[in-house]
Amino acid sequence: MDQRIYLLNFFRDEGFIRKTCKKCNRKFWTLNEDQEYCGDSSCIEYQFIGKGLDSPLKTTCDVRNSFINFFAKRGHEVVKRYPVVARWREDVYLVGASIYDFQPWVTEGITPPPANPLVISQPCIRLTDLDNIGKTGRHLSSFEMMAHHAFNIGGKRVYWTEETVKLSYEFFTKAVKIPPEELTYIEDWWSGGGNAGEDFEVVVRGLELATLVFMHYKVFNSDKIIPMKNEIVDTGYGLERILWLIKGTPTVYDAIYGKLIDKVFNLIGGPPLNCKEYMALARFLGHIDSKKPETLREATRRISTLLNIPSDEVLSILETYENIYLILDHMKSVILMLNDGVVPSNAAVGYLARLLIRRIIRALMKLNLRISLIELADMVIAHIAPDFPEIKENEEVIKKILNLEEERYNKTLKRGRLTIEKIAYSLKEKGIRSMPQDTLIMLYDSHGLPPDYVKEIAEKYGISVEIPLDFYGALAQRHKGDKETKREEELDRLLEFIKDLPPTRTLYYEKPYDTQFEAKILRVIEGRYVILDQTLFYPEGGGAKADKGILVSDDSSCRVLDARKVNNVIIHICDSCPFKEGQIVKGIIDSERRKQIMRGHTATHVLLAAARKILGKHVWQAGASKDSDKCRLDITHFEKLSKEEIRKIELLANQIVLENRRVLSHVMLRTDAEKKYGFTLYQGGVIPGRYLRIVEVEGWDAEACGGLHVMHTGEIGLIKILKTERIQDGVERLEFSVGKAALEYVWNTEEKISKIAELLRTSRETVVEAVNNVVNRLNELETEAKKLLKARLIHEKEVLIGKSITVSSILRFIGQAYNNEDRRLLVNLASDIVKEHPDVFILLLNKRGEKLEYLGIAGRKVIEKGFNALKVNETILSMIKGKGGGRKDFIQGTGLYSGNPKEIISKVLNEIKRAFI
RNA sequence: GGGCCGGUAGUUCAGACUGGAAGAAUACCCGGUUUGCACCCGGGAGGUCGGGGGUUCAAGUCCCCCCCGGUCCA
Repeated sequence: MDQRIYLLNFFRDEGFIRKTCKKCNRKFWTLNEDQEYCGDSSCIEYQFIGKGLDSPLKTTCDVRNSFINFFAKRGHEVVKRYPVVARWREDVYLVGASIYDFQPWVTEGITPPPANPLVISQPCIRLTDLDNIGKTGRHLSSFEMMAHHAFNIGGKRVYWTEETVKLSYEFFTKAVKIPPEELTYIEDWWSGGGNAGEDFEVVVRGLELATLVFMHYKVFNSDKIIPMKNEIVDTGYGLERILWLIKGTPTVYDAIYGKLIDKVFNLIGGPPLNCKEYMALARFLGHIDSKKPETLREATRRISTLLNIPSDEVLSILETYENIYLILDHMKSVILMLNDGVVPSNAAVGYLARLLIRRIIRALMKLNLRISLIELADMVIAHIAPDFPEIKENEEVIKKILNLEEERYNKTLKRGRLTIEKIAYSLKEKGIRSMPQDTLIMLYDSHGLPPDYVKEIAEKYGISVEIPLDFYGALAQRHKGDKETKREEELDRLLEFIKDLPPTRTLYYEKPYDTQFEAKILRVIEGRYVILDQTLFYPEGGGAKADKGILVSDDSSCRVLDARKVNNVIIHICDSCPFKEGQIVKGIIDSERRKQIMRGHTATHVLLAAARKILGKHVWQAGASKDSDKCRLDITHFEKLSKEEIRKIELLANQIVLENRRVLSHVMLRTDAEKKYGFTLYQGGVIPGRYLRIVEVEGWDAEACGGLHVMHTGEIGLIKILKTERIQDGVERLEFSVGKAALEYVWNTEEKISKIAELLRTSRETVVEAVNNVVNRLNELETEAKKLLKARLIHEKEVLIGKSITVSSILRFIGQAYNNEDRRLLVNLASDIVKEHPDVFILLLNKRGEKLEYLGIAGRKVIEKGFNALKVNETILSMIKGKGGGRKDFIQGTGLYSGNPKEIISKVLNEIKRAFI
């Protein structure tokens, strides 16, 4: 940290004084000589509640416009907001700050910024402080970060500390009209997204309005920092905070949602407190931190004294406000996410959307507010539409998704209710009167049942539930053992051998239709990894499989099985390599295979765009793979594709093929490409670098893609969707074939029908009727067979009973030997007999070649008289070489026996006679 | 991507810990009673225990793999 960076000429010229906060010990700058505290909300109470500013800015739109205009007038280019889903990054799901838009490509200096300096108002989503939302009066899950950025990169100097602070000072005093003596600049340190730097927090009346970061360090392993050449001005002005200060409302939610909050309160019969009371207690909210329960207790105590209301009543009042704020706050975030194409799911960013949706539903339940998510969404959309007009376009899809999620959660809760009831019942049976903590955690973890819901239900059944304060901590503990995902890269060890080699020339981009080339062998590793100076072999990447083929010289050759790109060097994986380094060889690729993969790759783009047209703009590629016979495209979508939808997509895609559109590929600066095509470019995942290779199906689709494509869509031939499946919630997989492979699929299908027709001795035209007949006939026969079997069972039963030998007044014995009978049939037979004749012990033998199976069942009365079938077991096992077991009323076993089974029966009979007479 | 829970009759689920005869309720069919309907009584039918492999004399139950659904976490 460099202390000097805080000492600005600007402060000196304006008469600012540097002081130290009496509470937090941080240094701060102010014009006010008497100021003792830095003014952060943790050091002083809010000073602006009930005392708004006399500012010309009245709405969120006013604040945003004034900010943008202010900086535009001072040389900043206006940049349109980025989506809230950070598709250009692989380290985060959501945009949490304006600088996220430019990390890592711009901040690393890899690609130039879209403008410099620039001004932007970026909606951000942060889910790190969910538990504080609605409680503290200031936490939001989504907010707009207004920012001016200057990138002092590559020798270009825009502006740095002095200008940044001056601009902020002028914005606050001139545009927002904050009296200069109320502005405090606190010296602080900021770090995030792999970068760090000194910063000023701009604080007014206890509220932090902006952070001005001077980013010029890189962060490694989360603690080690090293200076970097680039100096980046990263500012963040909280749009909602500024509006809050201006309005002086009790909470930031009141400032944002205003009348909408009254409207929601009216649905539950009005707010629990009047305006004046609420205003009075609001300043205590700033100190609450859900992670520190004592802060809540303290605030409750003070409010209780202030309003003369018992503490538990205060708590319930606060909870009502909290839930109202939460549903509006969360709904706005969900709408922003869905609007930018998030599909709720059990995985990845979709899960975050689902989490928020479920929190809204829970809050509605707690408020006993019976409105649907659609109704709530309607209200919120109407309120934020002036800020985000594009939402109107997606409104239908957003509502449809919300409705599906609501139905789904209701199902989960209903199912959960049964589970809880069962658990409560079984606990009660065991005489346990309270719910073990493990069970509580299990119910949440495995069944998604929040502890307060469990409490509500279980207590109706007389099981007390205590929710531990650190519930979510205990949960984390349970997940601690989860493995970190790791991937093994076979080729990583080759890095060492190739680090001195130049990048391989990529002939496949230059001449994608060539099939032969000459190249020099640069290196051979372990006799099978071959590196050439140039190659036509396309390495595996972008979901496409690598080319196969051969390398030949005058007197020898080898097969290329696979090709991989490591850094910029392409490694050919061969079966063996007979060549020497320095030798010139000829490479020939399997051109049929290559063409099929090219067709598949272009078809993937065509299909994706078709799916977006048919299903909606929420459809994004979630993965893809292309092989010569079959391709896969995974897309995000909220429900199972219907047959009609699949047909429509297939038809539209083939339409584009028939139109024989041109397929163009060109390399562009990342920022230019983003400007021209938008973020739908990023379908195939993150592609690093300053330049993007754009593949454009003319007038239809443009994506950043490194793959090889055909030059006209007509070359694809038929696109045939083979099947679709749900690979996870919110992700559908389309399996399809193209060109010759599609034809082969059709052939195959035809062949199957022919085969069926042949087997049924009918024609292909009447095959369906024929199958139908066969199935019907089969059912009839099955019924018939069952009848016969039953008749036989009844008959056999009578035969056996007729053969019963009365051993004593309380015991009859039946012994019978069979050949190759079904074991289960015999068990049924025997069990039926003893059910009807409880005085019978029945022994059935079943000969299967060398083996003899046996089973014996004793009736109820026989057992009551002390009979033990296990004794019979011993007798039999002494005669045969085998094993067996069972219970005293049921035995079975098997073994090798070559003698006459009747001998076993008579021996057993004799034993029983001896014991029972 | 990882963890956890689940998949048994048309439906809702027991049975699984500790291997030994596949069950209950409900709906269904037939009969009886009653009859405006319901109820009630008796009987009947309904199952590849998600799939595959393994262990075992014996697997719904134990082990392994896979499929499907749910859920939590990153």
